[in-house]
Amino acid sequence: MANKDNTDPARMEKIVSLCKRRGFIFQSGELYGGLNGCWDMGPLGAELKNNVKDMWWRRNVQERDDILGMDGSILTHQAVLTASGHVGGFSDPMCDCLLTKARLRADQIEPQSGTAYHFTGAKHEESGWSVDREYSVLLNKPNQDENKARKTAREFYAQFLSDKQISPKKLELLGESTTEETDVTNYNPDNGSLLTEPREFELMFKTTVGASADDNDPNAVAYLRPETAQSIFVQYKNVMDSNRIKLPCGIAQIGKSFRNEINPRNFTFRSREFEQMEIEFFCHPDDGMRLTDEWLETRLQWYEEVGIPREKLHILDVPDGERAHYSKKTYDIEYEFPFGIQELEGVAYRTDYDLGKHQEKSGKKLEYLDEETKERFVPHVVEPSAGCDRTVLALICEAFDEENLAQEGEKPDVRTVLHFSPKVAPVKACVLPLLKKNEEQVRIARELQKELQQWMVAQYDDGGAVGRRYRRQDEIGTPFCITVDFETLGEEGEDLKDTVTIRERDSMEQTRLSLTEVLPYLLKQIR
RNA sequence: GCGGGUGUAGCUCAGGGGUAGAGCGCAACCUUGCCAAGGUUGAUGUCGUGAGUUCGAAUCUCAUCACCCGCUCCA
Repeated sequence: MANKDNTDPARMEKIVSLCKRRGFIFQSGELYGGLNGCWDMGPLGAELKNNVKDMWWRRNVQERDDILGMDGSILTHQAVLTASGHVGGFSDPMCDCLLTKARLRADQIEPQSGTAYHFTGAKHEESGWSVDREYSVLLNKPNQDENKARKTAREFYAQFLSDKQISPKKLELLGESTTEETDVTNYNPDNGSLLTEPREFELMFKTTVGASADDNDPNAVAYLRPETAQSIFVQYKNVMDSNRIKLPCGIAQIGKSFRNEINPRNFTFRSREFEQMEIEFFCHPDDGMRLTDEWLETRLQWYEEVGIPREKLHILDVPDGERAHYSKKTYDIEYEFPFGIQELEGVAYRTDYDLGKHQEKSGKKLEYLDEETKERFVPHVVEPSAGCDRTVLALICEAFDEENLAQEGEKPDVRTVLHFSPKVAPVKACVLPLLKKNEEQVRIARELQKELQQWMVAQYDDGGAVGRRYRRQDEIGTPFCITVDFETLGEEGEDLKDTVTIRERDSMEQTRLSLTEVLPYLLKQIR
């Protein structure tokens, strides 16, 4: 593993390029120029992602008695998201600086006091162009200087004159007045420039339901869910009522969520459409903090199992003030991506905030009765919420490697290899006849592939030299290559008849197995 | 959203107002008894998209889309 150097600035580009070249991940709508923040899984990406989801579902749902699965709709009743606070509450109003175009969160602007200089417009002396628009500059005590305000105003008006050559100095301000302002938040603290009115930014995708639906009918408005969690909370009672299950217990869901991210970045890391793997684990209020810690550990073990070493995972104990308002405790599980340490999963203790809100807004009781203690309460919830696409990206980044196999003094021989765990690798095995011209080898190889395909993704390849075929499989992370050779045919003695070599991707070492042992050998390693 | 950069074959990139290029990859055949880069032949491009300038635009101009870097944002 020669080049796991995360500091290589070209590393991410190589990964993106490999993903496209070998069919892991394509840009959505590429044929038409691409759709910002959306990505398609190619054949290998789809396998890899399915394997990740399968590992998660098996460990968290099928192998546990205390968690049930569900699969909620993506289109979401707007009342659900009003109750949860997603409608209205979370789209922060933003202001733009009229001068620098900087975007500021309206609620984070420090209130200021000072003298406001108001301008009604400006005219260019030479060309006669005029800009009829009001503008103001606020200067606080130590900086109060009329000329400074004029200078800022000239810069502002100069933006609207089509000829960029025009110096702002030749602008004539049409009218001025001043007022004293106290504790105002509509000026940019950095330069005193007036800001735009605060504007709501809709971070959810809105749509309408019904054949003749129109935007003005509030009943027709629906949203693409911004998280899978809400459908779990909303169905909590139905799930509990239809299953004999007691607290502490959870509901798990894998599915797509949608957020109109202002700025999608870093390949698939921040996308507008993404898949989540979420558990809402319900419990007595006394157990919330303890279970949060337990879930953190459970989840860390899962990441290790799918192939991310513990030392590449960072735990961020999100401090007071940075957590979501409803959360009493949040751990972020982060991974060292080539572009920085970034979040894979949040394990959040959400208290009874969600069920409490839905109980309040729907008017339906969402309490739990403990039969033993006769205690009645709204369950608290611990939420391990994992990003599926982020996990897939982390697995690819972690697996990607360029090894130099050349001895000292030789020309470099670079082997590109994806060191996926056999559990998540998109292709588990490839069967190769040593010589494609040998009909018997081809027949046996094809038969073996057919047998393996009943259980796993297994390819067949007879193109070119066998070494090249091994390298091709390395590049897509196939952990095992099985070669049918002359020994298999019995040409090297009866002992070796019906045996094949199995070549392990990471060590490149080969061992010999009888044909009947191949399937059980592989099955043991891929689950 | 702002600023900077990039966009030419599947990938990496060169070129440049007048016939579209290389390496790798891919396909076919030959060769090949176990770790790429052997031989022969071949296919593939709206030069990101749209307008403008021009006799002529892949090349110049503008707009737009996408990606990358920095800032901003991330319930």
